[in-house]
Amino acid sequence: MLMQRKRKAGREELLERCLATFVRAGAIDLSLDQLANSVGISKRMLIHYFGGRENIEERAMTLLEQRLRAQFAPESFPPGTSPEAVVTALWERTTAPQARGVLLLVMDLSRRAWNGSARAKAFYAEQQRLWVRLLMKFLPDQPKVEEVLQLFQGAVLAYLITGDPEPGRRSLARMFSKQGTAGGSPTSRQRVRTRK
Amino acid sequence: MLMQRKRKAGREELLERCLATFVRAGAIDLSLDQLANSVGISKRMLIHYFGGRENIEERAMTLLEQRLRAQFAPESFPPGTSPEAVVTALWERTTAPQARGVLLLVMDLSRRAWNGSARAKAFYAEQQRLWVRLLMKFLPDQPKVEEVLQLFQGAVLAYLITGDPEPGRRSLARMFSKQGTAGGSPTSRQRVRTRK
DNA sequence: GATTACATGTACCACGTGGTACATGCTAAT
DNA sequence: ATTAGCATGTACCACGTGGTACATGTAATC
Repeated sequence: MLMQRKRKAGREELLERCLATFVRAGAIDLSLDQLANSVGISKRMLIHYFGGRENIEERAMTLLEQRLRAQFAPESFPPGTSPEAVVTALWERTTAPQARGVLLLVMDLSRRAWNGSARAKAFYAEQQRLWVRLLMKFLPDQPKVEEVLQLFQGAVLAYLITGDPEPGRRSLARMFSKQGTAGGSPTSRQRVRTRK
Repeated sequence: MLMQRKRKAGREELLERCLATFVRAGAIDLSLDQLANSVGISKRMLIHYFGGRENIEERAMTLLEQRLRAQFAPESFPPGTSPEAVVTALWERTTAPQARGVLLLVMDLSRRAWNGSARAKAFYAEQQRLWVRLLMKFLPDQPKVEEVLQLFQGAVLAYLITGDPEPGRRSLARMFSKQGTAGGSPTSRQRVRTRK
């Protein structure tokens, strides 16, 4: 019974190392050999613990979902923050170098989604919900949120390819500088803090 | 000398069938076996004609570039068309069912680009130039064009995954109904939502 | 101490991959 | 007719893939 718990803990920790490897690689397509090697265990054991490649991916995706849900909770920003500040901060966080792996991994899952994978589609939908919920807290205008979200995604794509975060930042900022924000909050000119 | 031309023509036509297959599959990752089978020739001959997988991809990409350059020439729209009309028409064309293959293929190349492939990056850059040139003809406002482009890409991504072209159409339309174009026209007083 | 259940390593397999060797055709210039 | 050069088919290869068989360890339970 003691061993039981220890084994289970061991497996969870193994899963986390798998996810970490996926993030490091920016892809979920790694071969079991690569994955095993990078995780420091034999392919044999990977299959032994998870019972096949599909399960590893499934579990890793679920774990990733949890992590992202925690990271992009609306509580990350103090209430009353201006929408522009929120979006800009999100952009900073997204284009931070150390976030690149996650970004690539998420895009890899998006690819699976548009190639038909049901699981990946669910992942995408979940991410959408997450972001909408977050943004709606600070910008309670659904079409506008929809627009920001799509612009954000396009900007991420361009950023990933070119490596230049500036165009995205500009476009996102432009979207807010052009028209009055909701409620006419007077604090439109505050400096954006990139909370770490 | 007669044979020479015939051979060359045959090879070009073969290349076109390869590109067609890539488009049909929405990916450039097909194995040589699949490709050969779908094109109606033996793998043996594919390599014989093109000299290896890389060359096939390279040539197919170049051919695709040509095709797209022809399709998205500024002459496709009569001068003086409103920017909104142009963008909406482009959206229709992009989300037409028969365009899905090309869309997927282009996204596949984008993926290669963000995974580091120099050639795919060049392809992406070329497409960007193409669209900027086209849009600038009808919307001579560079930041705005940049913004539209990113929004468009994000919308395409969402469309590919969900299959629903409406959110993209809405956001794109919204972007034009909201404000005047360059220079910051003073008539930007839209409906304002109060936050909860 | 015997049994039981899991842990782990070593070979191994079938299959798909890009690519090659070799042999045989076929057509055209000599 | 002979030669040269391309076209094409059939085997074949080395390698990476996910996964399995089997054997051996190792530790808890009776």
